[in-house]
Amino acid sequence: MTKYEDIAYTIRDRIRTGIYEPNTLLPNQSEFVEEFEVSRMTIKKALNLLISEGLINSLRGSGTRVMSPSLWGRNVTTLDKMEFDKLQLPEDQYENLSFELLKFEVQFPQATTQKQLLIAKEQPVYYLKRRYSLNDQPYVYEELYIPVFLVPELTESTIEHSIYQHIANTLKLSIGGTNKNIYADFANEDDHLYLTCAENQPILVTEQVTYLKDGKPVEYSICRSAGKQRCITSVSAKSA
Amino acid sequence: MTKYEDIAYTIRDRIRTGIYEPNTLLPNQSEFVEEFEVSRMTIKKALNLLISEGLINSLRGSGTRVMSPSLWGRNVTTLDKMEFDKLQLPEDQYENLSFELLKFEVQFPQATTQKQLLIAKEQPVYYLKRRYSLNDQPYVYEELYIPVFLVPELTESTIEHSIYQHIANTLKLSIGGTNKNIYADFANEDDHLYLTCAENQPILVTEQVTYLKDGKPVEYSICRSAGKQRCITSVSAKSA
DNA sequence: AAGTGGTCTAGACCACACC
DNA sequence: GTGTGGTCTAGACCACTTA
Repeated sequence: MTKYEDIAYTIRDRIRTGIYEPNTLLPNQSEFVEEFEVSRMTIKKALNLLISEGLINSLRGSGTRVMSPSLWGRNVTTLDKMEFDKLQLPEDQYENLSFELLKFEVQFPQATTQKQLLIAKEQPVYYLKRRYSLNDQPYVYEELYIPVFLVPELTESTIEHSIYQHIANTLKLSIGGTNKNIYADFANEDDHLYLTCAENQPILVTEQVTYLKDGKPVEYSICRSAGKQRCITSVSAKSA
Repeated sequence: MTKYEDIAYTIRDRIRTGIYEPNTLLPNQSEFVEEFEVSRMTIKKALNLLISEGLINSLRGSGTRVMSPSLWGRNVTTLDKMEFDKLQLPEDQYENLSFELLKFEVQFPQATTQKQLLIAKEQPVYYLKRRYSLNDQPYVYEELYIPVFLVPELTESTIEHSIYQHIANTLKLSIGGTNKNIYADFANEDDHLYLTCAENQPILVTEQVTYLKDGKPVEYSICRSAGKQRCITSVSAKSA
C-alpha cells in the first residue's frame, strides 16, 4: 500500500460511514497535509482516486465536496472482490451468492478467442462454464477462456476459491484493466437451460477481456443474465 | 490546455497514426522530459491519461508499451463529441448520422426524475425525445430531462446544434462526469414505433445521469436501442 | 482580498525487470 | 548492476470562487 492509497482508504471510509456527509465540504488540502503529514501532491493523488470513483468532486476556488450517494460508483478496490465486478452486486449480497462449475476443459482456442486473448491457435486455453445463483435463483452464467501458459496450475479447487486471488498471490501477477462490450440479445438454448427464463426473454450480455499489468490478456469471458435482474453500473469522472 | 494534456494529445496522435506501433516500447520518461522540456511528473501525468484510455501500459522496471489496438478504449476527449458518447459509434460513422426531435416540452419532474436530478418537484425540467438514425435506419431513441434553472435558454436550434457545446461555451459550465446504468428490456410500444423493431426484440437500455464539475446533475437520459445494433464499450485501467 | 484547488518543478529514493 | 517506472517532497505560481 502506498501512502496515497492509505489516505484514500481512510477518507473513503469516513465518507461511507457518514463522518463526512453528502454535500458538505471536506477539510481543505492543507488541513489534510497536516493531519496525514505528507506533501500536498500526495493528498491530491488520494483525492483523485476518490474523484474517479464518483465519491467526491472538487472545484478550484471552491473546495472539495462529498457527492450525493446516488452518484457514487461501486468501489471494486481489492483484488479478491474483482471476481464480483462482473456480477455487479452490492457488497451486502455476496453472502447470498452461490455458484456451480458446469464445465472445466482444455481446448485449442476458436478464432474469436484467439483474437480476444491475442494468442495463436496452437496455444491451449482453459474453458469453463459456471453459473451464479442469488438466493438460489439463477442470476448469471459465464463462459470463460484463460490461456494455459499464463495460469499453468488451474484446478477445480482454485476456481472455487478465487481465480483472481490465485493469479495475484500464487502467480504474483496483477490485473492491469478490463475492456467490456455490452449488448442485448435474444435468449438462446443455454439461457433457457441455465437461467430458466422464458422464451424470447431479453438477455444482457457482457463480453470482457481482462489483461495483466504487462498488457497480456489473461481472461476472455462472456456473461449472460436475464432481463432486468442484473444492471451494469459504470461511473466516469474527470479526476484531472 | 495544460502542459500534460498537450503532451498526452501529441503522444496519443503518434500512437493513432502508427508512429509508435502496438507492442513496441515508447521512449522512456527521461527522453520525453528532454523532448518536451518539462519535469518528469508532468510526463507521468500525460502517460497516466493514456493508460486510463487503454492506449498504453507501463511496467516498473520494464518500460512503457503501446497496447494492442483491440484493447484501446474509444476516446471521447472533446466536449462536443460527448454528445456521441451515448451512441457509442466509431468516429468515422458520425457523418452518416441524422436525428429528429420528436418532442420538446417543459414539465414538472416525476419522482424518478426528481431523484436522479436531485431537484424538488416544483423545479421545472425540459423534456425532450429524439431519435438518431444511422444511414437512415433507426438507431437509438432517447428521452432527456434537463433542469430549466441550470440551462435557462434551451431552444430547438440549440438542441439541433449541440446541447453540450451550449453548456460549455454559452453557459461556461463544464461536465464533471457521468453515472450509467445498463440493462436489457422487452420492446415496448415506443420501441416498436421509433425503432421499427419486431415484437419481443431485446432492447438495450442506458439510463445516464450527467453532472457538472460542481456535482449538480444537469441531464437525466434514457437511451433505447434494438438488439445488437448498438454495443456499449467500457474500458477501465489502473493508471496509478 | 483571501482562500481554495490545479499545475508544475527539480530533485530524491525506492521497487522492479532484465541482463 | 543498470535502467526502468512509481512515489514522494517542499516549495512555487496560477486560476478560480466567494465575500
